[in-house]
Amino acid sequence: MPELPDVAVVKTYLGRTALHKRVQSTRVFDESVIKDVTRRTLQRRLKNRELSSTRRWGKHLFVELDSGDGWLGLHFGMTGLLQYHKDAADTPEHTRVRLHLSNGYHLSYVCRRKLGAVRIVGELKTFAEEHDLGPDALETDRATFVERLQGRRGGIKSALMNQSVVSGLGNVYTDEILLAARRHPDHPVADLNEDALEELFDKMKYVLETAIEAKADPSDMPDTFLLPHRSEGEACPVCGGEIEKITVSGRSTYYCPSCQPKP
DNA sequence: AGTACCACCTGACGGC
DNA sequence: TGCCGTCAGGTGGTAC
Repeated sequence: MPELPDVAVVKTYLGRTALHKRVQSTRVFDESVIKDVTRRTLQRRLKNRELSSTRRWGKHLFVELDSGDGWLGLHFGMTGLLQYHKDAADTPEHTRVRLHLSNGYHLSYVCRRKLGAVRIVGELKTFAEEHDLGPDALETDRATFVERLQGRRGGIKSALMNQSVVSGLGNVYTDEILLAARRHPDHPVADLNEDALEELFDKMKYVLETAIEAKADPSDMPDTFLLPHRSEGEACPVCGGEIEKITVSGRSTYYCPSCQPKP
C-alpha cells in the first residue's frame, strides 16, 4: 500500500497513537530491514527518546527524537505498516522492529516482504540529497513541478514515478493521475507543453489530496477513480470502455485506451 | 539522461 | 493435494 497517500495515513495514525510517547526499549526481530546503522546503534539512539514530531517526505516517514536528536526514518517498501497495540501478545505477524513505549504500549513496524527500511537519520535535507529525493509531490508548487519535468526525455509515467523528479508517486497513483489527466502513460514528456504540465500538476494534487481524504481506502474514493477497477477488462470508471494492461518501465500499467489515447 | 534487467523478500493465485 | 511459475502498490545497483 505504501505510496504517498498511504504514508500520509500512517503519519496521521502515528500522530494519534505513539506520538509524544517515550521509547523505553526496542526489539529487533529481523535485522535485514535496518539500514545505515547497526541494531545496537538503533536501540541506543531510540532509548529514552520522546517521539516528538513527524514529517513525511515522499514515501518516507520520519519521527523526530526529542526535538533535535535526529529522526527515526521509516520506509514501508511494498508491504509495510505500523501498528500500535497494548499487549506484546498482540504483536502482528511479520513485525520486524517493535518499540516498547513508556506508557506500556508497543509500536510495531510490520513489513511482510522486508523491502522496507528502518534507520536513524540526522538532517532530512542531507538524507534527501543522499537518496536523490526530489521535492515532495504535495509540498512542491506548480512552477517547480513544471521546471523539473521540462527537458526530460522518456515517457510521462516513468518520469512521474522517478523519485528524484518528485517524490511520493508509485505505480498505482501514477496510473490514477494519468487517467485523471487523460494522458497515455507513454506520452513523451517532451511533447507536453507548459500548459499540459500545469494541468498534470493540478491532477496530481487533486488525486493525492482526494486519496488522503479517503484515508487511502479505495472503497471511499470517488467513482471516477481507477483504483477500485485496476484489472484488465474492467470498465473504465470515466467512459465505460475497457481498461487495458500494458507494461511501462517494467511495471504493470492500467489505463483506458479511449480516455488516454496514444499521442 | 534514460531504460532494461537483476536483486532483495514473502505470499497469494491459477494451471496442471 | 501439491508443485510450479507468475505476479504484487518498493528501491538500488549495474550495464548499456
